[in-house]
Amino acid sequence: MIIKVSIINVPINSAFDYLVPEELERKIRVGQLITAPFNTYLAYGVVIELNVPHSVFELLPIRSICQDEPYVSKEMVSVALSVSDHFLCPISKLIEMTLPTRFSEFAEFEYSLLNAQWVERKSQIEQQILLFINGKGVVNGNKIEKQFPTVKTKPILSMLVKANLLQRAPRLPKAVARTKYVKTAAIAISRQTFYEHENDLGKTPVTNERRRMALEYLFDEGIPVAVNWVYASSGCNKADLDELADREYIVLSEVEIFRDPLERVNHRSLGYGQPADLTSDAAAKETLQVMLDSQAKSSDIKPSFLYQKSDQKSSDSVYLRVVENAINEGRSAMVLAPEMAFTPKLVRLFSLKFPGLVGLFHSGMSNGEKYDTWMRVYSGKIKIIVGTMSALFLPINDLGVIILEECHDSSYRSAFSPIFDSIYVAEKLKKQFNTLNIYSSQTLPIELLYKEKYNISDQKTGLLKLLPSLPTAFETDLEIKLIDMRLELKTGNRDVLSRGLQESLRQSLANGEQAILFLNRRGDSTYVFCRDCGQSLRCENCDSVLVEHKMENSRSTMLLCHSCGFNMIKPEKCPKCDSKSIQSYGLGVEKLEEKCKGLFPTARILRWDLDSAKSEVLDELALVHFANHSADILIGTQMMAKKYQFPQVTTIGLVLADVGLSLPDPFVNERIFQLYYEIIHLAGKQAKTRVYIQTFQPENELLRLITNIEPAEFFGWEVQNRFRLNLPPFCSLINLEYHHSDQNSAKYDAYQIAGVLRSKLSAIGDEKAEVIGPVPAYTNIKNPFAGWRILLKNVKIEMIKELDLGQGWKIDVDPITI
DNA sequence: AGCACGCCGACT
DNA sequence: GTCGGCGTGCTC
Repeated sequence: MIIKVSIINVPINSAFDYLVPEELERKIRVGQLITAPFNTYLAYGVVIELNVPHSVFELLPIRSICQDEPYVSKEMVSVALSVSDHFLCPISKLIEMTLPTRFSEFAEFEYSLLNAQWVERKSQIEQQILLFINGKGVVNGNKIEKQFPTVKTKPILSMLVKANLLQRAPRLPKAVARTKYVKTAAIAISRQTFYEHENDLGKTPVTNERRRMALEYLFDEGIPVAVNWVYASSGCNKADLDELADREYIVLSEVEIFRDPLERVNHRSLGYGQPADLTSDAAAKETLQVMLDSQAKSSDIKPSFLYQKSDQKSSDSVYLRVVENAINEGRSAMVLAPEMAFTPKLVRLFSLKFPGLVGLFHSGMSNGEKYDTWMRVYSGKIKIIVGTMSALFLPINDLGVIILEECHDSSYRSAFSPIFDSIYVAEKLKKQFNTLNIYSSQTLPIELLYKEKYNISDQKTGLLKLLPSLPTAFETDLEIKLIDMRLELKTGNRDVLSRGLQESLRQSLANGEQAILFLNRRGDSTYVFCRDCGQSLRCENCDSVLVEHKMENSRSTMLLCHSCGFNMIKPEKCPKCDSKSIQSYGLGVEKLEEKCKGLFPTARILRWDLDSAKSEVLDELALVHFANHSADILIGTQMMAKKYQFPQVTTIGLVLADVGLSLPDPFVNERIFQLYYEIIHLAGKQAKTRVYIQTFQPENELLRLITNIEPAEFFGWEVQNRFRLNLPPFCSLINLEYHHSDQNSAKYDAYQIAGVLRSKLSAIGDEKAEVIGPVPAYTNIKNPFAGWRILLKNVKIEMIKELDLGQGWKIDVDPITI
């Protein structure tokens, strides 16, 4: 039999065919971990297909099957293959994601002496190495390296192998993470025996006393205790315990322990825990009923639900009920959040109702924690997985529900290889396990809403259904003002805070209420605009916004168009109105904090940016701090979006809403709308909240729509934009990005590939397909020409496969940003 | 990733 | 004339 194997820990795109020795043919199954000769060494691989047709190669047989029961289910293998196929990422990388933990990075070799009488005239170091190996019998390559740290041992060893003095054999490295054990000690004698021997425990009185103390302590405990505790409480050491064990006074053993990542989850709650009673929320109640009905029906293709959230508490209740239903049916659930920081509240929500059944999984956990959680999922102990997108490939049995919280978030798509999309994976899982899928958000993605509206079912998303079916009216008492900062300037206020916002802050503080100031940092000072006419500088050819680049070897600043490659030296005057107040606009969080301190010296100000949100703990502390009203003004960047709700907040200021508005990216409108919508909704729903959106371009249509905060209206507008510009959902996109240290060859290679694609497309007469570029990629500020980008519209993925792009190319299928 | 192969410059 | 630098390309 010939099988297809994905070799793991080898960064290659293809899988390899192997023969199965006759004696293994009955045992071989898809998903099994096997070992096979690869190149010059032995490697691990996962079986991804059986009974492969004969290929032209001279095939090698696999060496062994590592375990009979596959680590990876055939369903998971199928999902991994689909993802690899659609997003064109290496199958080995996806298979690795399905495995318990990374297996050791490198192939290892072990060496043994082949010829006992080594030649005397060998150099001294060679003799030393041979002596070392002779002393040990069989030695691991890296042990030899450690023994001779000053020498490069690998070439010497290779030479000795060639000279027939050494034998080299490939050795499989052990998995990095494994079950953790802790050594324990327990008393094994009676008090009586103890008293008989308490004075002859050691040779010296000091030793005797240490051992006596240890025994005393173990008597007190009565049960097996971790040896570390014994050391700590009695001052004894390992030798003492070994001696006592030899005399059979105590019993040493090992206990498997479970590294619980949930230990660190802070169970102080920010108003979470008690789910809302749904009887008062008609929309949520109806939503839940539809979902439960869908869960009950087992056959047919079910839609995935787009859940238009209006209120966090109601949606939590919906999740709880849906998950409960799955658990009752003996199935399990997967609840994902876009970022690690959002997982604690989900853990809290579910572990209150299902203690012991919840497991957390995200990339921030240690290898050991991940390994243990993986094993507990594999063995069926964990029924509810809370985590980020890396949890999608956990070996969960009989999956019943998949929930993606805040499904619009860009973190649901990996930024680096393998680049893929969580919703795509969720759809594939649904196909395999017949799950109920819920994609939930306050601001649902345009593309999904569009497909739902026109009943478009494709490979990417399947069939979608929007719930609640009736759009929820906006209930919060909000007063939103768009502030023209040009007018502020003209009337003499050069401050970053408008008079209206200052007055509102003053009022909130006077009433003992709270305020949030938001500063969008994206595109920090990289774009240039005129303070008088409010216009950003745009490309002469294609009207895209020009982006500022400080050139390394020059004092002048370059403006660069990322759509067509046009560039110019930054002018001194605004080309439109001749004003000299043309500048790149950047305002730091620190600066804003100072400003506020100056204006409101008595207010307690809390800054929340990258520095203060480094760790989960600090992050949570800051929030609790603010929620408890230990601070009056919260200043933050986009990371505070969609966190929690703060009922005492009555003023929200978007300090400079323009930032990021005009980034050269076709998806920027949607991202800004989602972000600002989230920020505005940080306010609770108890008091009237005043929102100030400060801008230099109040006529901007997007800002007007944000001020209206009517998602349906924004949807209509943006769908028209997408149609006009022929963007998703009206076309498919593939973004190719190429990076090379050498500017010229980067450009040359990119142009060459674009040329090949164009001629291929015209050869087959594909009129819908389009090749745009290459243009400089917006990734490297210092050296903007090092990266080049080609955007493909309606080009079939098979065509890219045929190109077989080499190193340096990044392939982004269905990109969400370019 | 790890290794072989192969093409150029430094040294016996 | 040979050793060894690492640039390129292959692994069933």
